[in-house]
Amino acid sequence: MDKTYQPEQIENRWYQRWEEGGHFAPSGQGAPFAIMIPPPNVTGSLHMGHAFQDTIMDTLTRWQRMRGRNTLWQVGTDHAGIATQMLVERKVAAEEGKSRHDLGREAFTDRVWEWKHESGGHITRQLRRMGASVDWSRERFTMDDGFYKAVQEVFVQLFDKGLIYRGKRLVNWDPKFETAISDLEVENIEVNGHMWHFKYPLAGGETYEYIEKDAEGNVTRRETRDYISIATTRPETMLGDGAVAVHPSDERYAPLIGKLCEIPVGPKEHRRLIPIITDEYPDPDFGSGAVKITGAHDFNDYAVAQRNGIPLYNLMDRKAHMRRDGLSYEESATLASRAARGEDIGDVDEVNLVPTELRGLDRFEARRRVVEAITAEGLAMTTADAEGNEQPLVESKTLMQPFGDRSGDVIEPYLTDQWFVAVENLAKPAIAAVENGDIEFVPKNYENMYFAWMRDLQDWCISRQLWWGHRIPAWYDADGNVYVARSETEARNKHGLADDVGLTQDEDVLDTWFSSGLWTFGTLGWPEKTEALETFHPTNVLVTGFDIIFFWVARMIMLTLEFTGEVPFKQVYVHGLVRDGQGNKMSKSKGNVLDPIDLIDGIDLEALVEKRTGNMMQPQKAKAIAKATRQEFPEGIEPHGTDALRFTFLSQATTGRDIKFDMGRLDGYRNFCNKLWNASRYVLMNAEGQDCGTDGSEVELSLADRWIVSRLQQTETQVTRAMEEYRFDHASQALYEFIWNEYCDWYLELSKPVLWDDDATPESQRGTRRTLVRVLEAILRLAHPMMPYITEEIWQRVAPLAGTYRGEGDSLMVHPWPEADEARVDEAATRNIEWLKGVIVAIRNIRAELNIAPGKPLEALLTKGDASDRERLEANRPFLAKLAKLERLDWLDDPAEAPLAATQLVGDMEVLVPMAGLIDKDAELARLAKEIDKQDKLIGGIEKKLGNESFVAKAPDAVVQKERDKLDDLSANRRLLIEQRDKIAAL
RNA sequence: AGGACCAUAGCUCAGUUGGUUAGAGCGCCACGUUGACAUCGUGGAGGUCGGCGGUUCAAAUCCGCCUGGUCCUACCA
Repeated sequence: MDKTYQPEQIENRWYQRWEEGGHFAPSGQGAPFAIMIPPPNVTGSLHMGHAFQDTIMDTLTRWQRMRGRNTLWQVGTDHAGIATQMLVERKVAAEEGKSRHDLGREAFTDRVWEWKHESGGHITRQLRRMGASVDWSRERFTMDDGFYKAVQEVFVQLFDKGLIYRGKRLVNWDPKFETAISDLEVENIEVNGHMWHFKYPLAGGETYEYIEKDAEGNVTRRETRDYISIATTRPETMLGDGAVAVHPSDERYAPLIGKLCEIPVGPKEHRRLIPIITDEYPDPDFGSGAVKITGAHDFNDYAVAQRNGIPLYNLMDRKAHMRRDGLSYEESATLASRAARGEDIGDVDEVNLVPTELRGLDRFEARRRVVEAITAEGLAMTTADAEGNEQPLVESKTLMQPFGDRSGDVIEPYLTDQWFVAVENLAKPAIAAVENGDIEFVPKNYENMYFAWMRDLQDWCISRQLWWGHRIPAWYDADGNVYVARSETEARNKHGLADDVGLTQDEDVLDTWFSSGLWTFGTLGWPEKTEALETFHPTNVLVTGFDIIFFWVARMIMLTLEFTGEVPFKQVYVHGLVRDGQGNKMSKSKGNVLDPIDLIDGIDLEALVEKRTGNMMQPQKAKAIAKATRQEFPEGIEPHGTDALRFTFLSQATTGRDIKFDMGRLDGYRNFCNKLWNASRYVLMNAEGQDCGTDGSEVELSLADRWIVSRLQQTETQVTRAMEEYRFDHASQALYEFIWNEYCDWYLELSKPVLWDDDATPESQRGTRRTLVRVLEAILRLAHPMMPYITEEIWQRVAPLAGTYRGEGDSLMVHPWPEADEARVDEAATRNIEWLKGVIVAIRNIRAELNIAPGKPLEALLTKGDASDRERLEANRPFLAKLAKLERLDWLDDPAEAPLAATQLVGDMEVLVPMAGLIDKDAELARLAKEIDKQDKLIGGIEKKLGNESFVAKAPDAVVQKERDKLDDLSANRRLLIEQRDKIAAL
């Protein structure tokens, strides 16, 4: 073995051998255990979030596999509609200067498929680097043939049950991608905006007394007005107003109800009139209390319009430019005015209320022009400025603006025909499943988030005006009748349509989450009744981030319950986001992204800087990022290996919280790997080719052997329990502490005198070799789910010595998880080793305090103890001599004969190191004074406690007794320190 | 506006049902290349557990309020 651990030399080799060995496929005889990977974007690449999540899933999977469960980790990728289409559109534009429309639907989707084949292996290769033990033979894609079938089936069945419907609704529209998106894909961001106040003149120049009152009912303003004041942040939508609404209780406007007012935009001769109505929606205390109702461009207004029969006038096209189609403005305005008077004007699709000069303009340009025109006309509300001059009233205001999470474009509420899933009846059982515990969230508090969302669920818009995705299985005849079926043929048969009836398929595709919602059962072969489905569904646990509980988890639960009658998974382990060391979100634009593969393989500084700033448009920003990067990683990033990265993730995986990725810990765990590596080297150097007592015959185990075996059992219990509770941080810590602080720091050191001293017996050596090897072998099994590579590599060498190797091609992967054996917990051995450690630490302390070189041989005396201390001294003499570097160690019967010595207590026994005048008297006195002071404080605290009658009376006896014992110990120690001080002072 | 979560050593974090002299890793200081490991060893310094109240014999832990931070949800035209 190399002297230092070199991860890159073992990782790829082992992954390949595991895969070729068929170790990833389900094989256990025990109960099934299944995890579905949240399918990453097929064309994506592995980021820290994936790496974290994959580590957790792989750890669980390997662990259950070792426990003998019939374990499946289902792998696959998602077609990721918008994201992938966007990427390929950009690529085609860059390479050929063409838009997708230039190519046409078929040619474009061909390009996407090509790109999928070209780049689709990237993320799965990276998944392999993480050591993910997924079953590649079952790899799926959300647009493969089988999945296609499942998606069609679900759509058709939902439609037949009346749970999918089509309708013209106001939806979130992304003008960049020209598609509807769901509420969840909208990000509300605070931006600086304006609120304008305009006058809507009353029809026919009518006037009224406008009276404002304060809370006491005193009149604060009274004037005659011929208008109603309206505030808006989106003046361009005024063109589509269908009414002005006020609250029914608002006395100011009571005289106006039912009257008409004029929208102050558009050619003067065709100013449009709209009614003033009442509705509960306007808040009398906000703005003027009067709200313009633009049903086609605002969600709240839409609801008001629906309630009051106000027509919805669409003003924009798919790119959110002002409409050019339909009737002329003059015709449209005339029709709309008739509607305002209560006439039925029928279908309003053709009505285009955009004035000629604004048609075709971008919405923001149109806004500017509308404001300009109204202001010029003197119809803006005004306010006095500092000099007393009247100025148009424009408030600066921060407002929440909706943006597309992918496009970054401002989302437009837009009236279009879309497909919807009626969620009400799907949500009920989905809520119940969590309420009654069929599905359990870990940590539990995410259940509240789930309930809150599910109980206020809007119908789900599932159609997307994209080309990449599952095309909706609906066909239309010339009259617009819709036929939903699994295929065109089925549509004809089902509805008895003659062959000459022309049918065209719906152009839209389904929301990506519609197909990924079927992931747990679609991957297992549904709608066929496959054996896999029978065996592995419902799956055991879903490992996912809180950010997609709504997107994905909730929808999976609804769809899976509806179609299989089963929950998709029994538990949902929710993890947080991986952030950078300072707690910032990792993002390309911030330039703080870490690539898991770079952490594994290492990357030099220049390459890292290039990676972070490569495609950056703003040179200023690129410079800043480059500087920050050079500062943070002056040497670049050195290789750490997959195992160290995995262990870091696990150690930071506290439930449900974001993790700040800590490079320091990554370094630390790389060192930990090196520690394990070198400990193994030591074991192999001392055991290979020697009798390790694994031939089945009896061996003699020393106290140290029995102690480490005992501690191993306890560690196994701890790790197992932590894994069961998804506390990977505890599991990794227990393992770390056992390996480093006990096995390496103590047991390996204790084995040296046995293996190396001439007077050690062959029997004891045999027992120690056996323990060294067996414990290490168990450690490797215990650590394997977390650190698969290094453990496998070492295990291949250790297992033959331990007698657990089954021959050529054997792998640690399929060896049993070490279960603790209570019978091997050995209290007596533990007490002995604790005593031994106590004496050694005492002597080391004395060395440090007296500034004696660690290697200088010393003389030590033990005194004041009892018979068992004396026995232990004899039993442990060689260990004490070796580990504490002693040239002499004696028992002193009469403490009074003790020479001047540095002293430490171990239980009641004193450990003495004669000082022989080589100490600094003043320094030692100062140290002792400080120490005595510290003891005094502690003693004072406990005495106070024990002096409190109610404490003694009310606290449990055990607690009181514990305090008394503590007091005794502290007092003994204090007496010792004082004796010591007096002796030294007397010198 | 409503809700959730968080606040413990310089940094990143543990701390089970209230009872520890409040822990770990990294960093820091001192000493040390002894035959697994300097990606190491030994020892050490460093915290009134965000603040204020309350419950209790006893609070980092339970309750209330406040401050600061993160995030969700809904948003007022």
